[in-house]
Amino acid sequence: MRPYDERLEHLLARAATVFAERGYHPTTMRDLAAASGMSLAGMYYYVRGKAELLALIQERCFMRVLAGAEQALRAATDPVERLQLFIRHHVTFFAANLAEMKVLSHEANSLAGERQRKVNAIKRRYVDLLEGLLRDVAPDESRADRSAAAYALFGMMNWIYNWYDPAGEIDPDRLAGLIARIFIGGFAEARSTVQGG
Amino acid sequence: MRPYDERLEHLLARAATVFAERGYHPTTMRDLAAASGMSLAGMYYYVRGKAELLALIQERCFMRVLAGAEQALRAATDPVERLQLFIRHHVTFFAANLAEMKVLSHEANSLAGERQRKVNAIKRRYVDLLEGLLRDVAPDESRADRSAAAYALFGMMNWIYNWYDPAGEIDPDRLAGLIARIFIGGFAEARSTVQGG
DNA sequence: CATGAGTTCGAACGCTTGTTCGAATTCCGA
DNA sequence: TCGGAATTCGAACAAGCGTTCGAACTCATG
Repeated sequence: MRPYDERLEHLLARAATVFAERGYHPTTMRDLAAASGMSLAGMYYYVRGKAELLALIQERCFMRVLAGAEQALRAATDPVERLQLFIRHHVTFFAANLAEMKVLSHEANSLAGERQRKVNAIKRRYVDLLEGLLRDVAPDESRADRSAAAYALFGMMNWIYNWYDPAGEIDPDRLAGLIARIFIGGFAEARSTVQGG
Repeated sequence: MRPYDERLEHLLARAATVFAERGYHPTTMRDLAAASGMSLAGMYYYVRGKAELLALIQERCFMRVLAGAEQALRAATDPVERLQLFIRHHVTFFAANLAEMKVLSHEANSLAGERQRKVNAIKRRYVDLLEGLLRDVAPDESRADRSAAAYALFGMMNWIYNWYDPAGEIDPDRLAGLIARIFIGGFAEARSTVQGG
């Protein structure tokens, strides 16, 4: 990896943690300079500005979740099992990338124009993926209910950044299992035998 | 109601909708002046500053949810029924007060110092209330799992502001029923076989 | 009409913000 | 060792921010 790319990566990673801690808007470019070890002006050699920093963080992270989910789903064909895999992947990825995922969840409306549109396009694909899984799991359910259920599930999973403590007594796998149990038990109920994995 | 109180109420209501639409930090006092019909300086006759505006919105709204929940719970003694009442109240209140509740959920960390502490104290009471209900519903569950489940439920319910459209085809009551079904079906019932306890 | 408390607001202040720019420095192949 | 490209950064800028202040206005009451 070229030194240039390494430094950009470093900047993005530091920026993600600062955005996560302090929020995108209150964070100043001077904060990011201090956190990344660069000078204020130096960052502009790597990035067009503050908004591009946020956009890059969100796009890259979201693409990784999407790709990771698609790959995880290849491990099964049974609908309930696939839904379980989706949940497990999302939750463990969230826990393993807390800063980026918090920025993705909490700053979903902090971008504007073309940048916002680009991230929303990835989000659309990701939501569609889940809604497809729900269709296979609960085909009798109305479209509106399935859609609402999808957002309810995202709510359970994305709310994590508000309370989850990685150093606490509940590990990501267990949390994923709990959420999967709640959702599948309550929504996909009595359609297939469920087992934690 | 005295004209003074009426105007303060008006200011708080308008501020809540602007904070909800644009976010607390990007919103300027000039935005709030325009939205409330007051002059920039005029608002300072009613409020100490921007932070106090947010604090008042959050405190008042949170106290109303808490009181409303406590009252709603008086209608039943059966644990599962009480949990259902809690969920129904939270969701319908959320839908009926979208702006304030979005500000409460999304700007939970936008206050500092004493103001933050004051709101967090109400939140503590509200979370305790739900955890108590979960204790009655699932006494075998570990404390950590119950706590995580409580936050999962809050996630489903509070995430609403990210997607719920009051003009859409799903009404608040139906949404409350769906969320209650998911959570109660997955957490409170089917206590028997599933691993992870 | 005169009074004074209650209320409004134009104008300004001091500060912080994101961004820019050109000079200085570092890097590296020849 | 040299020279040009890549990289760094101190310093400054214009714009926008929250807040303040005192003068002006409103209006019920004497």
